[in-house]
Amino acid sequence: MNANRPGLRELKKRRTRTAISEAAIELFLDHGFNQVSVARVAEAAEVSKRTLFAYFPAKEDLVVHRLADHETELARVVRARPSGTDPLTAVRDNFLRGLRERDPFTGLNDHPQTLRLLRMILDAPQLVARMERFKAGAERALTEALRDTADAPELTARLAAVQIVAVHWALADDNARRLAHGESADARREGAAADAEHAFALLENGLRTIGSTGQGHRSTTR
Amino acid sequence: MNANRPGLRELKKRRTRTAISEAAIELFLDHGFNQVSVARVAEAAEVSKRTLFAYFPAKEDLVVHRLADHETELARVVRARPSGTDPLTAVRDNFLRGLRERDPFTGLNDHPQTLRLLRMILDAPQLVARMERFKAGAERALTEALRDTADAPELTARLAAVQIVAVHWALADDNARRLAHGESADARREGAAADAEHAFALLENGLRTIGSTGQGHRSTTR
DNA sequence: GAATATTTCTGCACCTGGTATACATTTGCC
DNA sequence: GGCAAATGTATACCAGGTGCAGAAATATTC
Repeated sequence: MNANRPGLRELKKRRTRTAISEAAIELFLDHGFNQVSVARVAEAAEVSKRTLFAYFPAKEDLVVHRLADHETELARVVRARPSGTDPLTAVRDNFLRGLRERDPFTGLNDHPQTLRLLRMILDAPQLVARMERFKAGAERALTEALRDTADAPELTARLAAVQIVAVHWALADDNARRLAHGESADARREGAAADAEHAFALLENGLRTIGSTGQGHRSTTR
Repeated sequence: MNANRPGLRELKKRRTRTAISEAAIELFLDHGFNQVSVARVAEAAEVSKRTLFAYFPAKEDLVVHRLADHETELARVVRARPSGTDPLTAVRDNFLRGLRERDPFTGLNDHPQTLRLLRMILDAPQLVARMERFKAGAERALTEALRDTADAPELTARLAAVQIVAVHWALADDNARRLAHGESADARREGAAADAEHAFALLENGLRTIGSTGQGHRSTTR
C-alpha cells in the first residue's frame, strides 16, 4: 500500500531528497558546515526551507544520513557469520577485510572526496557529536544481535557489544584522523592491520595483562 | 593575581553563578528542560541573558556543569591506586565501593532529588547527548592515566580506556534507568553488585567465552 | 476525463539558543 | 577620589526549527 511501486509521487520525493542532499554536501564541502545556512542549502536545491526540514529533521542529517547504514553493520556481520564462528572473530575478520579493501568504515580510505568529507565532519563539532550517537545505535543493534545469535544473556550481550563497538570505533577513528592529518592510506596500511590485530587480541584476552604498576610485560622500575 | 583570595569580585561571580544554576535547575525540574527557555532562567536569576551565557556557554551546561567532576574520576582512581594494584582492579573496587555508598555515579542513588534530576535528563535528548560527550572526555583522561601509570603504549592505553569507560558507563546507565523506572535502590543493590562483578570479570578475561554459535557456556542447539 | 480526496510544498510568522556591538556599572587599586 | 579593567546590560541580530493556512501537485473514483 505504501511505496510498493515507485509511482510518480515516490519518484519525485526521492529525486527531491537526493537533490537537497547533494546541494547540501557540495556547499558544505566548499565552505564548511557551519558557514552554510540551511536557508542557503534550500535555495540551492530550489526548495523551501520548510520542505528541506520535511526531508531532513535537522541540519546534521543532511550529512550523516549517508552513513546511516553503517549503524547496523556490526550487527549484520555478527548475525551473518558462519556457524561455528564466534562473534568476535567475525567482527575482526570483517574489519581486516575492510582495511584491505579500503572500506571507508575502517577510516582507511583516502580518496580525495572521502577525505574532504572527513575533514569537514571533524571540523564541525555538531557533526562529531552526531557521529557519537551512531555509536549508541550500533551498540543497541549489536546487543540484540549477540543476544539472538550468541545465546548470551542480556547484560552479557550488552557489555560485549559496548566493548566491541568502542574498540571498533577507536580503531576507525585513529585511522581516519591520521589520514585527515596527511598520512597516506598506503603508508598507514600495515600499521592499521597490526593495530587491529592487537586491539582484537586485547578484546579477546581481556585487560588482565594491563599493568599493575611495575608488573606489566615491560615494567618501569619505580 | 587571579582568584588567589576571594575578593569581592570573585565572590560576586561565584554567587551569581550559583544563583543562575539553581534557578535553572529548579525551573527545569519543575517544568522540564525543553519547556523552559534560557530567557526565563535569566529572568528568574535576575540576570541578563547575555550574562547567563557568559557563565554557561550553552543551555545544557546549566545542568551538566555539576557532573563535570566525574569526567576525570576514573582517571583519578587509576592514578591514585596503591602500587601493585592493576588499574582494572582499582576501577572495580571503586565501583563496588560506590555501589555500597550509593554514589550517584554508579547510578544507584534513589534520593528523590537525584531521581528527579535523572528523569529530567533522560527526558531531554540534548542532555543525554551531552552526557555522551562526557564519555569522550573520560576516555581521554583515562587513556593518559593508563599511559602514565601502567606503562602501556599509547594505543593499548586508549583501547583499554575505551573498554573500561564503556563498561563502566553501561553499568551505571543500567542502574540509573532501572531506578528511573521505579525500581528501588535497595532492591537493586545486590543485583547491581553481581552485575558489576560479572562485567569486570568479562573485561578482565576477555570476550573469548562469548558464543560461537552453539558453543557457548549454555549453547542452543540450532 | 472531470471531480474529489490526499499528499506535498510553500510562504509567512514565530520561537529559541546564541552572538555582536556599544554602552553603563562595578570593582580593584593607587 | 579617580582611573583602568572587568562585568553587566540593552538591543538588535542571526540561524535552526516549528506551526499554520493555503496553494499546487498527485492519486483515486466515478
